[in-house]
Amino acid sequence: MPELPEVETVRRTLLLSCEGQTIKKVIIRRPDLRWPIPANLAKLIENKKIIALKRRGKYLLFEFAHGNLIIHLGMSGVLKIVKPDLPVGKHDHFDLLLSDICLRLNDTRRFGAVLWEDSDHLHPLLASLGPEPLSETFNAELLYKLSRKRQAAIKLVIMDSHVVVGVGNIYANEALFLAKIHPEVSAARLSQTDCENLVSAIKQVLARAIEQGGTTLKDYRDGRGKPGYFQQELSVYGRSGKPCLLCHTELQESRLGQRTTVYCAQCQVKS
DNA sequence: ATATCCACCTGGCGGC
DNA sequence: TGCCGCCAGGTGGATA
Repeated sequence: MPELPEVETVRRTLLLSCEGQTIKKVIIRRPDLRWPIPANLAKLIENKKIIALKRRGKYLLFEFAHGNLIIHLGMSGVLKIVKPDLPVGKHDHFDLLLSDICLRLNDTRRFGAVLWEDSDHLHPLLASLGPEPLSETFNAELLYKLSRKRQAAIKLVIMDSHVVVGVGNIYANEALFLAKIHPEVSAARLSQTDCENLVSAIKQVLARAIEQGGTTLKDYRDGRGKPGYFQQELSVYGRSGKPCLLCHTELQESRLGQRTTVYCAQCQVKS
């Protein structure tokens, strides 16, 4: 479900309720998410204060003085504020009880994760991540340099978290359309101008999606249970067979890395 | 290192 | 109505 704009929206909607608050209780109902929820998590964070709520790629980081609680929402995770006495529903796997509210993680498919990292070293999952797409360190020069040795399709390369974090299937499709680059072009064949356009498109799409509170196709909700609105602005994702918004040619669909890929064969060129 | 394919899991949808 | 196959906002890990 959630790509960077959705995770960032969740973070923003939880911020005021979390920062400076103390964890009163940790409830683990199902520890078997993608990785087991650490059994000693309650001992680690109960009665400890959340200093800040941050984000790295698609990971939410609850910062404590001695380390970070890491939450990844996988494909179907929803983390939202509920009243502490709200009856537990199906797939409600994990709760963080604060003084007045409860942060409840619901994850149908259990591809998400709840992990811990001590403050003295990065969690292995975070250690080799590429730059944040909205930061200065993600720029055309970097993408051009990294792409030289990649024969793979450019769409796969921008979805590779070692290249840049946070770009999932929706926004990869959208950014390539915006940059007018065919998703199947070998990354190594991109020109410097292509890289400039693509980096700019990625930043633009993600920033706009954050403004709209993310994309709700089905079950994405922010920290207060509200859906996003960016789905109304999707140009290609989910529009296979429909006319291109620029040239009215029928949008094409293919598979890349087992992910549905939609593009305009007219507007998005291979070289 | 890079590329490919699989796995994890649940639920919804279309087709027969 | 029921069953079956396919699809879905992710991504680590095994393999060659």
